Amino acid sequence: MKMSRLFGKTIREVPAEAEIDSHKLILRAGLVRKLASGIYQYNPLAWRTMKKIQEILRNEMDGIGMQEINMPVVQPAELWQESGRWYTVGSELTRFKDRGGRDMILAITHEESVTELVRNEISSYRQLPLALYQIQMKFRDEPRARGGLIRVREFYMKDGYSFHINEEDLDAYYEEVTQAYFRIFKRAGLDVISVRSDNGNIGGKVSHEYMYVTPIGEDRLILCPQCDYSANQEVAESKKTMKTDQPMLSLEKIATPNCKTIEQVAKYLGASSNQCLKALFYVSKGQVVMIAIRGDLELNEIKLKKILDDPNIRMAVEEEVLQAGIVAGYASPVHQSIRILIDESIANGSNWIAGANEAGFHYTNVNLGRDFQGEGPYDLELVSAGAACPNCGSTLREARGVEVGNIFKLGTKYSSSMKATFLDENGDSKPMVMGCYGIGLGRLLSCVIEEHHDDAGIIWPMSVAPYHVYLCSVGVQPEVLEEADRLYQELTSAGIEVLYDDRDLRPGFKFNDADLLGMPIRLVVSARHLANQEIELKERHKTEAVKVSKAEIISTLRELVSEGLRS
RNA sequence: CGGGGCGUAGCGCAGCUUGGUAGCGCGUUUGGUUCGGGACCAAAAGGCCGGAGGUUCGAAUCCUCUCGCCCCGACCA
Repeated sequence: MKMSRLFGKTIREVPAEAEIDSHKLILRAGLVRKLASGIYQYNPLAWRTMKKIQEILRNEMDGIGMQEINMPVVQPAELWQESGRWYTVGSELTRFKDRGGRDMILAITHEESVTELVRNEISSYRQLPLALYQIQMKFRDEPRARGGLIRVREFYMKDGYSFHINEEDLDAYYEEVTQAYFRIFKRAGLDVISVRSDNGNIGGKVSHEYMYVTPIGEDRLILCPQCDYSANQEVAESKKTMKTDQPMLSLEKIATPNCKTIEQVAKYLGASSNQCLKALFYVSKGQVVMIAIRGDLELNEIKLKKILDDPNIRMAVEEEVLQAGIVAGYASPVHQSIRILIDESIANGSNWIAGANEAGFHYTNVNLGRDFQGEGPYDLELVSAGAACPNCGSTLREARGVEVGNIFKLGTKYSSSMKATFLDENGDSKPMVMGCYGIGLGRLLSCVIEEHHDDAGIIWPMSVAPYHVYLCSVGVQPEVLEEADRLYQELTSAGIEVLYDDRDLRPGFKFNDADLLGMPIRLVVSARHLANQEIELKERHKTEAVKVSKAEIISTLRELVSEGLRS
């Protein structure tokens, strides 16, 4: 490709809207342009990278027996009413009516349509397992797009779906997909970790997210430095320290004037916050619920939602707490009549400090069973750095990550509601057991840049570089220009992907663009080296250039390209 | 949806406090000189100042409303 004809210009100044490096670079390099918040147009260079990512995805998906299909973005509402998600998904699902007044949606994902497709084609266990995938548009009307391509509203996703006769078969395939996913990210040049994750409203039981660990990530991860435990904070667990061997002391009421927070009480009584009992109030289904958790811990609302089976919980406002007969700041589960959930952290301890439900007073030596009761114990803790690993007890650490892929064991959520059944070998009708597997392409591209760049620009891994080689000439001597033209033809005929900077520009301009655009190999033709029948070659990730004789340039490039593709 | 910020030429910004009819740098076009890390000289094109109302003799500037965009949070298959 000749750069004089390439669509998409580089810009020197950083657009004001960009904060993170990959966002700045995709704009400066002219890879994409924004059409609206979270909606981007891809220019030729970026689209070539997208196609290379697609090649990797197709290769790996085909390799584990998935078949590529294509499903529509615009879908009738009935499918989504059938699965129930028409009613449970919020305004990120775009709804509209077609000219006939029929309710339609823009697909946020394709479980419904793939289930509809499969239920009409598959009827026997002999036809299973089956795995299908597509690379298709999704539109999610996110409340807030951010970070360039990191979080957008319209995006391409590779989404795969598998159908099995039972859980065991799904489990085995899930493992195959896991391995394929690690290969995909490695081939694209991105190191990722897999973490346990929440299923959100997609349903199912087990799921994992593939995380690119980076400070710009939106997700908080809980990682064990000793064993392989890793989880999204949304679902992370911890090992609770036990101290159950202490004898129960007798309950005492103590004056604690102006001690409304855990910190104030602990300080006033010379205790630490983990000896205190924290009471939190939420409203679920119109009712105030108290959650009792150790004073130094935070509550995980996602866990609470699941236990209460209510996605619409919210913290109670002070008025609601007062109406429930609770003294704000001095509340505790002792002698309380409202619904109480107990966290594991307090089930394992004894002789707590807790509110006396009377302004200005606390109890000491409060004990579960003797002084209060509640439902549970449940795991309600929002695990953070410093907690103990649930597997090995080591101190957990926190990191941030961008979710570049995820896999779910859906089970029979969609096959049951949408009646995707098959006849087993006994002639019994059963719902298919499903899994689903997604990777966002634009986000992956963005993360690759985030990982591979320097101050001057992008440093593409060979596997997803728009072109392997950037070629330019320096100087205006006719023989230099002719040699550059000739070399471009020669390399192109040899099947090497070359971006040829044939523009009539000064060298500094070309070199800066070469660094910004980030092709893995830069070739420079100049009078200086041409005199010795040599071409200058510089790898983008190295600081030094080398001279290569004209005769060996093709074999050298072939070697570098294949080496780059292997690593 | 809460909090903060921003909409002025393709991009980055100044002008707004204290109203007087729009400017700078880069980029673009033309001509010339240059040519190994974003050159120089000369000339030129390009903006109903996001939109709508209002105040005023007069609004980019003041007031009201609205739309869009970014950041933090909430939310997030």
